[in-house]
Amino acid sequence: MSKRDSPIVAHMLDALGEKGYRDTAPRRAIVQAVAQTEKHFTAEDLRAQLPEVGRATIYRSLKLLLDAGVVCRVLLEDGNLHYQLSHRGHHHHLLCVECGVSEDLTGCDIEDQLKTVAAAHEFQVSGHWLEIYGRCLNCAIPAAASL
Amino acid sequence: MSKRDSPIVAHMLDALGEKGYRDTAPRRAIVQAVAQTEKHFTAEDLRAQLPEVGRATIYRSLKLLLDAGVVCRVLLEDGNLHYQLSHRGHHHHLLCVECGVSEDLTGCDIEDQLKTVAAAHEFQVSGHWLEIYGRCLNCAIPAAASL
DNA sequence: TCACTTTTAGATACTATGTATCTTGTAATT
DNA sequence: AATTACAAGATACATAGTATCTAAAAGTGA
Repeated sequence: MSKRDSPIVAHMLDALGEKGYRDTAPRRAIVQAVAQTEKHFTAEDLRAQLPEVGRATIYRSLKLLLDAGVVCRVLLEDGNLHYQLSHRGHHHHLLCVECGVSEDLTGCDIEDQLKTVAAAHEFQVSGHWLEIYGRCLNCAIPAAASL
Repeated sequence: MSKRDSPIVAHMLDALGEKGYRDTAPRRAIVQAVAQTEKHFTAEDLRAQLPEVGRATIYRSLKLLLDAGVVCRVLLEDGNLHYQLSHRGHHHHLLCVECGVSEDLTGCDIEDQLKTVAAAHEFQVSGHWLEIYGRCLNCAIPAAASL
């Protein structure tokens, strides 16, 4: 892990290291590209940014980053799955349908509510997936103004 | 719409008709197959069941059924999207990770809670996607017994 | 530092899921 | 029954991802 790496890049490389994955040039390139990307992206987006990295390596590395918890998947409203830089651990997204920006929602307090609802169906909850769609502050204001 | 159709099949064909889609033999076959399927399924599952129907027709018809609201998509825990017979309108699923059975959760009362949380982020909510994973009654009991 | 072992990269082929296009067939309509 | 619009099926293409194989590079210990 080089001293010139940004904290976020360093953290991502550390996370890979903790999982026993080696520190290689293609992985650094991918990690740096991911760290610089503010919106959600697809594997092919990454590939366009990193033409020198092989396709399989991109897909494999994304899987490792998912596994290490530094990248997560976001479900778009149309059902497409994209990737995104992630906080570790369980969280949800506020996803702007205009600009694609996403905010993380940590502190998921719907768990209890889900358990209550599910109990009524005699269902034992082990997990959930929640995405929230709408407009961020920047996108909501112009939309309101043009009405 | 034939008198021999089950109520569910009849309802599905009606829904297609209301959208202006024609009543054709392949669509009937697909609708009947979907109506008989209790779990979520993929387009390829359907295709295996209906080898006489063209591949493109299966995919196209699924899209129509989605559009007509009689079929919905379910997000599996691994990120795969499957199809499933659906209630019309907004609802969520309790998805059994053991047997794949899913129960619909109508009456989505998390809406208000989401709006409150999102307001704190200055985010204007327009929709959400929620899947709940766990074990149904049948699958939870054997699991508990074997501990 | 060199040799050794293990992991990784890249190329490539393959699978899964879906869309676009084009020609022929068929429902609905007159 | 003739017309017309829509749908079916074949096929090619697009997108997302996995599997396999060989070569290269990373980590390890002498």
